Amino acid sequence: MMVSKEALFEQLASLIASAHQLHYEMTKDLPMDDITPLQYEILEFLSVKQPITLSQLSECKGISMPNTSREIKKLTDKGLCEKIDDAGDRRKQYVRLSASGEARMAESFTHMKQLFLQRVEGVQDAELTQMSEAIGVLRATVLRD
Amino acid sequence: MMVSKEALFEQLASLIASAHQLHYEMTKDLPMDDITPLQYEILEFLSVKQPITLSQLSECKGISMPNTSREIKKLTDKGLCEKIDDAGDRRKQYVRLSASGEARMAESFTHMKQLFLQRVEGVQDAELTQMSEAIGVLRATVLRD
DNA sequence: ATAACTTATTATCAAATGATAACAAAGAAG
DNA sequence: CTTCTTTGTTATCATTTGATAATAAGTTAT
Repeated sequence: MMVSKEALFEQLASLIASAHQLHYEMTKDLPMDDITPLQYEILEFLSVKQPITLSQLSECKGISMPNTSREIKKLTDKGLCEKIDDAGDRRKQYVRLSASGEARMAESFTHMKQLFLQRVEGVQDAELTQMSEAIGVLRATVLRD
Repeated sequence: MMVSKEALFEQLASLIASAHQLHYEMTKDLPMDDITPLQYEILEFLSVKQPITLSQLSECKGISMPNTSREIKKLTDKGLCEKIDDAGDRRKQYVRLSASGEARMAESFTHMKQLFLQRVEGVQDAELTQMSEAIGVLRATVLRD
């Protein structure tokens, strides 16, 4: 089979839309009492890329430095993340989830996993393997970091 | 190969994160002069699911009806989308992109496609085919609508 | 018919987020 | 040493977004 890059882009755009929708559906019922949507986004980002400096976080998420600083301060005040001084460069501060931040995100992921398990209930092993391999392929190609 | 559903969930979570990041990187340089982030999100959604009633849009995107109505009004005023009365039920109004809304989104997708093409420059046909099949598998399984 | 429900609108207020300026401390470069 | 750059903070204001109440018109059920 021959695949044009144009057609592949259409597929990818569609995949991204579906992934976004799935994420929305898996997270919409989460508590979220104590934190704002942006703060949750930051926590989710930290749970994937950690530790990270404030500048890097600002750059990766497209949030200005002053606003990044403000939000991280709020999250730190809430005990959900913590700052670590860089040993070599005393200007830099790394941010990571605190123990309770990790716990908090673990809850989120558990909730999402429940919904995921419902969705793949009764799916055969062969198909699961196929899905796993498909994700592997994508992460190795377009979605590599 | 045997894949546990737990492991597959981890992979999926990682895929969603990567897809989100890729989408961010492909869209961050877009003009966005005339519309707000939320309005862009709505336009992107419409370009995938169209036409749709205000209620459905409200439900799908998790935006309250009053706020959905307000944002659609703004987009309509800007000439980017239009409402169509439902023939059967005179309460309902369908929303779809206008011609200039379609044009606007076509520009966005063209920009994204440029970045995508850079990313897959020099990738072999065999690998493109593999990617295409992988996306097909995912859309047929977890990411089906 | 009328009561209950659905769909959409307008108005209003509160909260979250974005943008900018001014500042300070540390490091890098000349 | 002093100049320039990087990293982060605080303060402030504007804009965007969320939440709620009140309303109106159309549909459905009783």
